Amino acid sequence: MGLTVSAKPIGRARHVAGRTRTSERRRQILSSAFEEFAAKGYEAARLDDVARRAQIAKGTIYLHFKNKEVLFRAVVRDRIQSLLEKFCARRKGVPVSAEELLRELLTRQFAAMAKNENARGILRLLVAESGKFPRLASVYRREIIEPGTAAIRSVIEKGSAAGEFEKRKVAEFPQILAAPAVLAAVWMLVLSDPKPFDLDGYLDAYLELLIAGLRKTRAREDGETRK
Amino acid sequence: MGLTVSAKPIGRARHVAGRTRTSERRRQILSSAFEEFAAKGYEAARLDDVARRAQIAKGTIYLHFKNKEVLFRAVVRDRIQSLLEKFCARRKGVPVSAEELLRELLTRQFAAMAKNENARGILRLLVAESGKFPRLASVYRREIIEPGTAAIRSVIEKGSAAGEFEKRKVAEFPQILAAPAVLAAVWMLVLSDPKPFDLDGYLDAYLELLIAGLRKTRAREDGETRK
Amino acid sequence: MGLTVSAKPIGRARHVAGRTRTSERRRQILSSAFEEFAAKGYEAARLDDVARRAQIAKGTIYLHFKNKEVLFRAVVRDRIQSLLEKFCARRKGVPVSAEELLRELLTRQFAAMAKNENARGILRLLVAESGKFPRLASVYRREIIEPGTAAIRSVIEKGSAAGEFEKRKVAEFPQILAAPAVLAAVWMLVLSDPKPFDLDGYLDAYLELLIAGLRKTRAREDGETRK
Amino acid sequence: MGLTVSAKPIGRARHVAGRTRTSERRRQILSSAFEEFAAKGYEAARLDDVARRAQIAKGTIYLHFKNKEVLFRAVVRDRIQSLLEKFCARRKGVPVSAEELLRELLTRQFAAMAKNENARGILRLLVAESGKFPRLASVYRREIIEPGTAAIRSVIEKGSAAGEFEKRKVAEFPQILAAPAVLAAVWMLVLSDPKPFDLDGYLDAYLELLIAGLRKTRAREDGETRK
DNA sequence: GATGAATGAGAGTTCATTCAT
DNA sequence: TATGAATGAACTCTCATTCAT
Repeated sequence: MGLTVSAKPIGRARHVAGRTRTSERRRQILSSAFEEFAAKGYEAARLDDVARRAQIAKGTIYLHFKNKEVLFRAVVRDRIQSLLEKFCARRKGVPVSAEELLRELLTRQFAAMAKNENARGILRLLVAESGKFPRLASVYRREIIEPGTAAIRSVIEKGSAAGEFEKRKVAEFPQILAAPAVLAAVWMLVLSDPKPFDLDGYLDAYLELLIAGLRKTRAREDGETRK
Repeated sequence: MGLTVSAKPIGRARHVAGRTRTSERRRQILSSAFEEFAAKGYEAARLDDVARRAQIAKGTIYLHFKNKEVLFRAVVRDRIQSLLEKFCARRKGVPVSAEELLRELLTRQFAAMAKNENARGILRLLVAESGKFPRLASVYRREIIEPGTAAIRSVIEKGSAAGEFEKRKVAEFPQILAAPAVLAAVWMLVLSDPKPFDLDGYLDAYLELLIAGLRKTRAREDGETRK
Repeated sequence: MGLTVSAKPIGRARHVAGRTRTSERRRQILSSAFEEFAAKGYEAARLDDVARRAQIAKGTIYLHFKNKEVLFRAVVRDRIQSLLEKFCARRKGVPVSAEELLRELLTRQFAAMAKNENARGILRLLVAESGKFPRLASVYRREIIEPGTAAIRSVIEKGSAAGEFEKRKVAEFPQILAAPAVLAAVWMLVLSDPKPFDLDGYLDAYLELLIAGLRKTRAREDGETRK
Repeated sequence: MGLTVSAKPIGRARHVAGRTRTSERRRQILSSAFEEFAAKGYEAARLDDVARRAQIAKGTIYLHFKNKEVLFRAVVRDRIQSLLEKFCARRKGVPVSAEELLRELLTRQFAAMAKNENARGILRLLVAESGKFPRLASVYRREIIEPGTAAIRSVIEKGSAAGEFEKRKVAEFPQILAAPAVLAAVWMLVLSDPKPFDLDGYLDAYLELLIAGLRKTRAREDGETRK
């Protein structure tokens, strides 16, 4: 999982041979476009504004992207790519307990998801535009969600195997553990808060609850599953 | 069902000559408009399509709503209203344990949020358009989120007071308990799945984990809070 | 010239037999319509506003007038009619000098034209809409301008014949004598003045100049026409 | 021609790269728009027709003018500007009698007003639309009427001072002398004549009358003002 | 006759896209 | 490559006209 990922960029760069001159313009446009799309959504975003933000002429966009839709897709793919890099950054270090691993993983995912404006922008675009662009969601799922979920599952399983965690049904729905991060992101997206909310306290409270729910208790426990 | 809420409708209905004649058209338009807006977003939705869906002429919309923006706001308010009614439906019954209460509350919220297409539509609109319509988010927060969060908090506190639950920091962030519902809703919104995902199993797994995390253990517990 | 005119109303009244009940509604509409048309012009006037002003339902207008254009024509004809009555009101009295007659005639025309809001409204409509409704101008010319011009001419000729006035070329362009009245009307129409302007002083100054120009001088005058 | 006026154009031209490139389109639009507005009035004029007349696409208009209203205002201002130039064209030449000056001035104003289709178009627009655009009338008054009136007054006063003209009250209402020009313009505007009317004869007759009314008679004259 | 909700053609305006420079 | 003026399809909104009540 150690991601060589960045080696296969989704957006194909052009003129790979020699200088990647164009790529600069391209990135400039992608970046401006992301800001516009993230702020206003696909339909409401104006290519005029993208161009102005990128300090280029409107026509120039068309030298790099066939049309608005292609630009949009490229923007989302590009951002998913960069999110992926954040997400999968690997700690190198001594092996530790499953609990430790889980804390670390979720903290990292939380940072990548809730504390990262980019990620929130992507989330907004996916929620808003997945009706019109279903394939982007597939990319997102394949590149982000599934690896992320798999990582969580593997830690849970490791904990169970080591007798550190109870065997619980969450193992089959590992995305549940990422729910608070998503909630936080949505919350910040929707509720442009005056008092933005204490993300660290929130995470801390969540982890406390989660670990308590997972950790194997010494004493016999019978039937916390009702019925 | 105990809701007095329906007594103060946000969109003022006009009671013409006894019966609420106009309101019928109004509801018809609101309903068609919701479907269009939820499917395409504010900008991409076409009033032409709204009219066609409602089987009326385009101009008729303007007899009931000043313009697209006003229609949009009315749509969201109307839906928040109806969501509210779902959310606050009250079980009348014998008092039960905090655990029982919590299960019931979260199950209800889960049903209202994740299993309800309306609610997902509202969520999509809020995420997509909160930039352009910040006041709608305020309504949503006031009408839905805050009551919902308060309800969760009160159950947690009741459980703590009764010695049924551990004292945990989640009490300060009760929205965490609703996170899996939101995640499920977002999931379904974004990932228009071929195999849609087992909502009941998901909820069950979550509740198992949650209750385990909250329930007071008989045996001595020392420091599940790390550090 | 003593006008039997009002006996042949241009706008045909309906249900002449028995009660002229409808005519009341008709007049009500004509009156409201005139105000709207005069204030905003044909295109910009809204039948909605006409109806509101007349305190009737919009559809009712169509019971009395086939459509907007017909209503407009009826309005202008109606007003020309009433202007005509003002214009042609006859002084009964002892015969007087041509100068006296001329003063009186022009004073009356001035009052009818410049001091009368109705007349200004008609003028505005004629100027604004004569492109679209050329026939109205013909009515106006036939009913108002030609009689008015003829009256002026006849007084000038009477004065010349009586040796009271010089023989002047104005006799061939009698409308020149009405020019100051028209100018005053246009002035008031266009320049919605803070200090509205002294109409009586204006008329007085004009008549002084005019009479001086027409009156036969005792001394021999040769060739005030240059060259 | 003595006009510095053209040095401060009201509509700001954009001097792009040396020559005034854009201005050409702008003038083209202004000109087509004037014809449409003058023929049909503000409301009835269609931007489609303006575009067609200018042989451009409808959207192009919006590259030069924010909207219809702004275009309209620009059109009127532009035309007032050009009228002004006509109006104020200065004869350079030997000093002559007041009578001569007055003839010349009024002849010029007559030509600018009555014989000039532009001027008639402006007049029509002012009369028709001054209700909706009161500020345009102010511009017209300031730029055209007041200078024109002042010019007439100054000639009258010069004639009085030189003993050439009687002292008359018209000196206080100099616009009276311009009335025949306005009447002629209105006449042509409203009465789209088959036999258009002999403008030169008309002017001639007017000047004859006017000069006779102003000129000092040798013999004693007492009290041509009655009463 | 009177009403006013409903209609839909047609207007102003926007903006993704093109293309001569 | 880069530009930005030009395009025109498509949108929102208006309002004269109709018609069931």
